[in-house]
Amino acid sequence: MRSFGKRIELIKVIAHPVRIQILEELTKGVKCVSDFEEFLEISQPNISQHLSLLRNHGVIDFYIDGRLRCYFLVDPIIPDLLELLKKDYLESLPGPECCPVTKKGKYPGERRR
Amino acid sequence: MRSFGKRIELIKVIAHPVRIQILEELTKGVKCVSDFEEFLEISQPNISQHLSLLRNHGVIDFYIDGRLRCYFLVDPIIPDLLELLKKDYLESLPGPECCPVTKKGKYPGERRR
DNA sequence: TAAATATATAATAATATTTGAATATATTTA
DNA sequence: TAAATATATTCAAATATTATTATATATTTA
Repeated sequence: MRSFGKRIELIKVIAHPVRIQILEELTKGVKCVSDFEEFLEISQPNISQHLSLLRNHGVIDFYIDGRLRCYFLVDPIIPDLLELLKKDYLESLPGPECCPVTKKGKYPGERRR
Repeated sequence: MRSFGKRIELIKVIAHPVRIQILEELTKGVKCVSDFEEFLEISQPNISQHLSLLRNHGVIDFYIDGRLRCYFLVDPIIPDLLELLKKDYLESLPGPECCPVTKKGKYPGERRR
């Protein structure tokens, strides 16, 4: 299990459009680097760099198949996180009750937004 | 509703230890800036900067109470996200089935990790 | 109305992230 | 074994994020 601090680091690593795309693909199954080259519009070295970053943070792993590297998901938080990113939220959270709500919020006068 | 791209931006904004602490506190209720000063070990201007960033991304909002600014959560994804960050995951995801699993994975020879 | 309080803004410096270009490595095929 | 293929590594440049310092603004209190 990751510590809370490591979890924060983890989502920081994940919060990048290319890396999210990579992870989305990996939820569907194993992929090697040249598979990613087909739909990611970035250079091969850049793909490798993103994969290394994810690897170094224990998000993904790979096995070697001839000259291919076959990547797959390892961290079980990923599917949940991706699902959350797609979840529908129709409403904002309910606003706070009226005054005084903060510790120091004892001032007279109107509360304004 | 945020677009998927905006959601990625959102988690990027949230993925910072101070901002996570701020959001954790706000799930418990409204807080003004000087409330945050009590437990965040950073300068007041820096707190304001983090609050502005969250505000600019629609994560939080505030109302004005005298000379206080009372901040509160707006984006409903936040409680879910914070819960996810604390969730226990005991196992890694199951590894992939054996060879050949990638589109190009038709090479002979042993598969190695 | 002057001083005090609560908070924000702006400018800058320090640091981290991201990409691009060139090159290296390992494996397979001819 | 040389060439081709698949991928990684390294370094530098470009860009973005973060924290620091100084200062500004709005409101309240004396």
